[in-house]
Amino acid sequence: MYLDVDYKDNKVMIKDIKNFEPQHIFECGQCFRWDKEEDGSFTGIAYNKVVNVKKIGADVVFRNTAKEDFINIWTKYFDLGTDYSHIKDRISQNDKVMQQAVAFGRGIRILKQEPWETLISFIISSNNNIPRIKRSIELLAEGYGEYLGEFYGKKRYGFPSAEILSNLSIEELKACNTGYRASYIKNTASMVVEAPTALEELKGLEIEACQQKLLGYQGVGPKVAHCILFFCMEKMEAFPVDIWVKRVMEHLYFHKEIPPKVIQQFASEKFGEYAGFAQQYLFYYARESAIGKK
DNA sequence: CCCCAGGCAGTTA
DNA sequence: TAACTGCCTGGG
Repeated sequence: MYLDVDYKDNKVMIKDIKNFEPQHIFECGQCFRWDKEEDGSFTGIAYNKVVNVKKIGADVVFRNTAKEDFINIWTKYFDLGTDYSHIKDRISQNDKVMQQAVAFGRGIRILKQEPWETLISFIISSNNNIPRIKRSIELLAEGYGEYLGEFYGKKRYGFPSAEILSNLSIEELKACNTGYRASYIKNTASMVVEAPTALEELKGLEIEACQQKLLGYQGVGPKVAHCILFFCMEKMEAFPVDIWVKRVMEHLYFHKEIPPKVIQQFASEKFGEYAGFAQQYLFYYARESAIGKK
């Protein structure tokens, strides 16, 4: 993928970028630490760094970052080496439903997120809604994450380490609005502290083995495991079936109720190595247009 | 007031 | 292994 990148002082611009719409990327449900600013840009935190993204015409500007970090961190994080036109063509071949979903979320990119933060974030996501998930994670970061300075008039904090979370009491975790998931967070944090490299090493496993390991962390079931596989373990064939994807696929493909496992099997056969991308376009399309919502 | 939200763990049969 | 049930909590 050729990119026309221009590095300036603490600012990076990519000219005439394809398949990159901040709104789609940050509001398609994959991430919880990106927020819209009043000027329409988005500020996010990853790798204990604060970065701001704004689309200006056909160009995209990354602020608060310079060449070194951009090359070492953000190029991969924003998946800039992947050809999304190719992916979209493949999954929407002979599929009118997917053509619509892809047109709707045309600027989606799957962020390559950090395993530890993703693990905890998606444990928090279970039986929860997005504003509450974001609020919980924010409270954890404000209370126990590294202070990263002020940006856009707001104090910013990194995501707290496994060591720190494992040492919190259940009460302290519950004070971050995590509810009954507090014990899952504490247990999982302790497991990660016990075997610090185990989580990162899961990337090297095949998807089934990787999933089995993830299910070993408390609070991780089939759906959460697939989110983790897709968002930070580079298993792009993963296909999380949540309530929205279940609804939209029943509504648009099956026209009747179907068990999640059957939906997953169907998606795996239909979309193969790109199943996760298909899921993300469908999820965003379904949520934003409330498709299948009774 | 009830219902639901990007499910999971624990218990039964 | 499938079916059930309880669960923090805030908004509709």
